[in-house]
Amino acid sequence: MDLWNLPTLELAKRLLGMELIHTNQQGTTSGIIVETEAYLGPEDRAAHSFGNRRTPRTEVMFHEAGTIYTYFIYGMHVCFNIVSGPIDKPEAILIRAIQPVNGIEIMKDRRGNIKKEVQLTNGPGKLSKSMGFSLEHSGLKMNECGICLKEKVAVPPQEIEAGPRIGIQYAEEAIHFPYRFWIKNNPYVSR
DNA sequence: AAGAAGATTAAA
DNA sequence: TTAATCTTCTTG
Repeated sequence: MDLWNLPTLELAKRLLGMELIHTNQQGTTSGIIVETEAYLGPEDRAAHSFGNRRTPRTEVMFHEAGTIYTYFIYGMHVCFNIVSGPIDKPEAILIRAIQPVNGIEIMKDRRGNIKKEVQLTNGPGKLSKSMGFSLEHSGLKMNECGICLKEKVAVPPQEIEAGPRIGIQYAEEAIHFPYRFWIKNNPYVSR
C-alpha cells in the first residue's frame, strides 16, 4: 500500500476519514478516524523514540510503516499507534479518536456501562478498549491480524484542523508543535 | 534494587 | 482533583 510511503505528517492527515476495522472472535468493530497525533522519532522530544531510544517497548517504532504499536500507559490504558516512516526511522501516529460505525453493541459490551455513543471512542484509551486492541497487537502488521484500514470519507484540507498535542507537558520545545490533526466540528474528537 | 513519571480515564 | 496502578528510565 503506497499509503505507507507518505511522510508521517501527511499520513496523519490522510488517516482522517478512513475507517479502522478490527475483526476477532467476538465479531467486527470499526470506526472513522477523526483525530490523530504524529510523533516524529529522534527529533521529537514528545516521542517515546526521542534520541533513538530503543527498548523492548519502542523497538516496534523502528519497524516498517504499517506496523502496529500498542503500549500501556498510566497503569490502565492501551494506546493504539500506527508506525510510519522508513525502516529505522522511529515515527508513529497515535489514533486519538474515532467515530463508531460497526459493532457498536460489541463496543458497549467491552466498555461496560456507557450511556452515550460518543463516549465509546473519544479518547486514545477508550477507542482501544472499544475496538479490543491490546498489547498483543504491538509489532504485528496492518491487514495481517484482523486489523485493517479502508478508504471511507474524503476529508478536504479545509476540514482538517491542526494544533498542539495533548498530555506532553514535559516535552519542552516540542510542546507547541502542531502535530495533532482532527476533523473540524466533528463531535467525536476528544475533549 | 527502588522510585518517579507518563501520548489517560472515570468518579467525587 | 484524584485514584487507579504498569512500563521504562534514572539513580544508588
